[in-house]
Amino acid sequence: MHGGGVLTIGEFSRLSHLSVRTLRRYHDAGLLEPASVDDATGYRHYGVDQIPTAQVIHRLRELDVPLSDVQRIVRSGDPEIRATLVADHLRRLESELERTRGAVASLRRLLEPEPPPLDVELRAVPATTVAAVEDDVAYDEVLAWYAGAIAELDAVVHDPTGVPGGLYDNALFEDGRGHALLYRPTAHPPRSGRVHPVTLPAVELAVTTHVGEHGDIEVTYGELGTWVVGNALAVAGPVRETYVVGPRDTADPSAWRTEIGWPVFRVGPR
Amino acid sequence: MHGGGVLTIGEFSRLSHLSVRTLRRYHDAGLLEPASVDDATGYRHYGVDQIPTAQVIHRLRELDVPLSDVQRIVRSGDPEIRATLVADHLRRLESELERTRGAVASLRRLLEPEPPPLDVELRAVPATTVAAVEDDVAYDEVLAWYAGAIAELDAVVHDPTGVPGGLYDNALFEDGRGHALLYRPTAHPPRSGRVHPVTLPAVELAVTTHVGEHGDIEVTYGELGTWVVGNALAVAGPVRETYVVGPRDTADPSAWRTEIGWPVFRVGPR
DNA sequence: GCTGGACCCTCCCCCGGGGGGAGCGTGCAC
DNA sequence: GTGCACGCTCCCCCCGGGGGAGGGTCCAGC
Repeated sequence: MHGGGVLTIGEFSRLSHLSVRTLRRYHDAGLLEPASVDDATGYRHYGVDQIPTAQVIHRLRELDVPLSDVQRIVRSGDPEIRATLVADHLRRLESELERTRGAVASLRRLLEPEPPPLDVELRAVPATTVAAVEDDVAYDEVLAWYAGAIAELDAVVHDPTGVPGGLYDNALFEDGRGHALLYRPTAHPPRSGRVHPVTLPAVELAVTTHVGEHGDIEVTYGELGTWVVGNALAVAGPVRETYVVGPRDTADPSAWRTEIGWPVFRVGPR
Repeated sequence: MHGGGVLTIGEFSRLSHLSVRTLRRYHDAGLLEPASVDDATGYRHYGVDQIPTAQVIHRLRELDVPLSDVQRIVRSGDPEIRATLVADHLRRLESELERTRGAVASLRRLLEPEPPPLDVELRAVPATTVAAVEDDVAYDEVLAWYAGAIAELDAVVHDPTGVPGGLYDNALFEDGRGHALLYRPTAHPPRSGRVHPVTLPAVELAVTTHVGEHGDIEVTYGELGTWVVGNALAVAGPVRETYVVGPRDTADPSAWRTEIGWPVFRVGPR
């Protein structure tokens, strides 16, 4: 140690609380390069001034930020850009927390011993032309996407003839990515920005109403699924949701009502 | 479909919102066995009554419960045992959330442009005999372990001569598992349950005080590490923390004071 | 100067919880 | 009878490391 604070990997490990293995991996990944590497022996040498960087990396990894994103953050010297990138990840954590809350609520309902009976209605829906926003989205981006889409719809649809609704491709749930469409019925669907007219096909829907938070809506999906199969029907096409009463109407989640409609067709016994 | 709701893997996938791939994997793992498998073709067939189970699994996986634990939960028919196992995992989620909060706080401090100067004192500490509880613990169990240990110490140490403190092996931070010791100084260390007398060796400590929540204590660790190296010292042995003012004393986190001491020895220039 | 032990190196395989895709067999509707 | 959606297995890939083998290096004590 030349007094100036040159450290072996072991010393640096003790001071940064990162394992030796992990430090080597970060070197390989180009994430945290040692201040110098001995050509002859391959020994890595770190500088004391790298401890803060190591700590930032450590904290980001504790927040499950992928190494590639960590790299972008620590590479960007500009504190502004840094702050933005970090803020992005904190937002991602927020939405993940939201998802976790939903899963917990849903789990509680699932584990309740006596599920209340489910009202399901079979309803023929004619083809309708509506104002819509549609995109290919990832499952965990849906909430953010929804917020943007509904705002855009609200801005350009001035004479809605019904509550908003959405169509969600099955792949969205099964593969974590798929097509999503949010619409608002109106007599004269405008075309503006992402909003454009779409004609929803006529379908026969098995419809039920989910009451309460969206977090545990999957439970209702499951119950509806059981009903559908139990009544000798099969699923055809994307799920439809209709936001009869939602957060836009009242802050009380227990009053929210979401209609879930699954397009079905009758199957004969096999 | 014999009217009774026998489903192919694809149908079951649509109804359960689990991907076909994932269903096959759950079969292989013995987690969700199809109701029947065709010997000739290998086709899996699921029953409608398996949808609720699939949903429970789905929710648990969203909470990052490992498949092996999910298996234990869904296998245990007894709702009581189920509820207990699930509650355990919810507690784990809680503590993870705590850790996340800590990392966020720590990150904010790290990204602040101007770190306040650090007061470090070099202090020779004589050997002391104290009442202690010690264990090998995992890094993410430390909080829970601490709670139990401090309660046990409080229960049997009636005449403490100082505030509590802890010794934490470096491996705990670097490898995620290591030795932890919580102590309370007293004239006559009792022996009761996990509490027993321990003689802490004499060391020279580089000591600084961390003010505020424990969540961002790693930042102070890093600053202390930099100081240690910058002063031509090297680290020897487990970190010592002394809980001068903590949650047991006041509910206001900004008043908490934790002394961090790192055993050091002087190294000559290399 | 030698030796032992702590420390360092690279390399390969392992984990969980899937995804992508190849290559091939099946069931059903037209 | 034929197309094609759906089913099957098998293998390799992803991330962020951990375990351990096999071997080189540094340094203190003798």
